[in-house]
Amino acid sequence: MLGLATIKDVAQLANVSPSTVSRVIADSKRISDETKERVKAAMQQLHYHPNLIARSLIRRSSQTLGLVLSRSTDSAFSNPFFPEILRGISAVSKSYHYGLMLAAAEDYAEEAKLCLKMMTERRVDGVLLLASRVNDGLIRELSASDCPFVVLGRAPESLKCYSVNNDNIQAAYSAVRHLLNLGHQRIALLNGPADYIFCQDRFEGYRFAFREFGIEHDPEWIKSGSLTQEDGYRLTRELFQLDPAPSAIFCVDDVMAIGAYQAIKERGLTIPGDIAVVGFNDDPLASVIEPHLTTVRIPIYEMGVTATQMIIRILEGNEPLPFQRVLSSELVIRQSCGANP
Amino acid sequence: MLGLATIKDVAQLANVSPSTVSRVIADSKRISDETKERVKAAMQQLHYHPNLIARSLIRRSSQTLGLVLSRSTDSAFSNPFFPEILRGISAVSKSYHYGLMLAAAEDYAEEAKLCLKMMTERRVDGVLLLASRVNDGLIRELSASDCPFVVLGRAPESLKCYSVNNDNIQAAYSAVRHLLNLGHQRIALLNGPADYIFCQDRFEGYRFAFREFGIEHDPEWIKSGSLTQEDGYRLTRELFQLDPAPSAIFCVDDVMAIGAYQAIKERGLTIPGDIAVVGFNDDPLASVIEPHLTTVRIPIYEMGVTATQMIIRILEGNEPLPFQRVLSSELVIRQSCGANP
DNA sequence: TTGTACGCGTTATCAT
DNA sequence: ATGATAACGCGTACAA
Repeated sequence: MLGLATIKDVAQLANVSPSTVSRVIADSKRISDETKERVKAAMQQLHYHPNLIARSLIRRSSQTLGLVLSRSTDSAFSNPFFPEILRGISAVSKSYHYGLMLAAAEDYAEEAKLCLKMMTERRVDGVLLLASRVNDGLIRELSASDCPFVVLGRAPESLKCYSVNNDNIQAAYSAVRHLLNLGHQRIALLNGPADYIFCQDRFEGYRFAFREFGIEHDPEWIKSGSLTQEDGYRLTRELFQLDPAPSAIFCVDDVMAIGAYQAIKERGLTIPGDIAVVGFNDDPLASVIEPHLTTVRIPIYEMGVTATQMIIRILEGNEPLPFQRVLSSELVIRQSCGANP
Repeated sequence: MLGLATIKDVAQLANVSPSTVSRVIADSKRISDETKERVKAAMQQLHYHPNLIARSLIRRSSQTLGLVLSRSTDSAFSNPFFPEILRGISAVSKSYHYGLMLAAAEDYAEEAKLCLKMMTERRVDGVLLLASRVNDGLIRELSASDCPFVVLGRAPESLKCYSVNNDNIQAAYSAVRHLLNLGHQRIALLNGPADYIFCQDRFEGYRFAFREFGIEHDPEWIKSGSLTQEDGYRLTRELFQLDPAPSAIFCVDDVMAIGAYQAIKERGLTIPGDIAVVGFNDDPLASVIEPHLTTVRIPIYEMGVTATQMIIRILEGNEPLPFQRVLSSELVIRQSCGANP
């Protein structure tokens, strides 16, 4: 029932040579309409489908993209980032008739290995790299090889490599400016691990906003921990030790904001009455918790789309491309911020 | 820099024939240790890696698994199901040296097409199907073909096909029994769309628990809607029209439970004091909302592992296999249920 | 123990 | 407009 028919079977049935069938497949102009029809009929009758393996062999291209990601519960593999970015990648690769191979690295050291492995084994023509951590070694290793790749996330600018990212600096700036405009001055930052590039960037946006408003920020307001609810809770409690305590908290991740909510409510304070909170990522949680969280929405789907278009253009190798693409995020204003009393 | 070396290059450098190199790769016993070393050295020197495309062609096997899923926000592609099941699939396929190709269907009609396409194009040896809806057509179509496949989710028993599922009936039974044991009798069910197999099953578990306790349940207590917060809210409000209103609510999905929480709090009632709630899936949300939601945890990772082992065993085609594997879920008791006053 | 020759299914080149 | 032939890189029966 399955198409085990080869190009030869079709040729035989249609009384032509295999090369003629091949030309029909390629829709060559130099085939008479008559034989073209005959061949097509034979293909239908035999349920013929080209063997992509054989085609890849001679074309020296698998028409397949690799997608490499790191297992681990943090952003790369986790909610809601991954399914959404995958939708974008999948949509574009399908429309360009590329296959998509997945490889999940157990740890960060394995990422480059997997890329290179897929390439050298000729399973893929190029690779999409889901990288959230600073990992110059990885990117340098890839750059030194002939593996075409695009990083989803920000790559160090020193290494000229293709990347697609959202505007973390600008988005964090907007979020903090939003708070400053509401009259807040003592704005705390709940930051994540320093080896995440996006954490560095969001911190940068925070500082930038203060600079622009000509206000100093107290280093005591900057707390850093893991991107978990627990640490959001813990760090917020630490903030309450300060006198005066911050009137607003900007969290680099919604999950941390949840922890902050917890600590704030526990202390008997209200949001946004007593304290304002802004998150980042627009996690589904953000519109569920009370009060609904003001946060930053990242164009995740579009990032997947853009990165995939990018790697395909590189592979088809015509036009020169800009190395870095940065997509705009959007501040989603909900109920967690009020004017500073 | 990338291994463009072929088996011939290695052969030449090692002063042997290509077939000898091939035997070294296969670790054949009939090669002298001496030449084996020489060949290996040559491979290293040239950074040789076998071309899997060529190997696939002659072996008539791509050593690749297909993973087909439906786009759509519901369970298949969404959180937290997908990343977790992918972890399991990925771990096993890697350990067996299988590649993993992804194909995302735009709609349910496309699922079978994508499976068949990957197969007939010889890109994959078999397929893992992430199916949540009742879709006999799909499965019948696949069964009629020669495409080896395993369904993740429950396939109709009439169609003898391989599947891995969790014990939805048993798990729902446990959840409802938990409520009955706490003295609740008026237990409502917030069900999802009837064309989801898991909804049918969880309903079945609900009925089973009542039957076992020898208690009748009022059809009025059974509400059905989409698996959204909104419908959880709406249906719970409908329940409040009843007199007497239910003292407990079992939701087939945590997201619906969130909506139920909303409606309950809005009415000025407390959980679990006035009304008990049980969810399903152990969504991250479940341990965030207040009070923490008692729910059912599904062994998602293990389902991915099991399904992948299954398809590989089918492909390697030795031992006969049971068609259906059912994995046990676990009731996670938190704070949302109390004794019926 | 090792080499020779062929085939996997396709496309591309060169004829006709 | 179409056919014959070679080649892609590898595995394997058969021969030596």
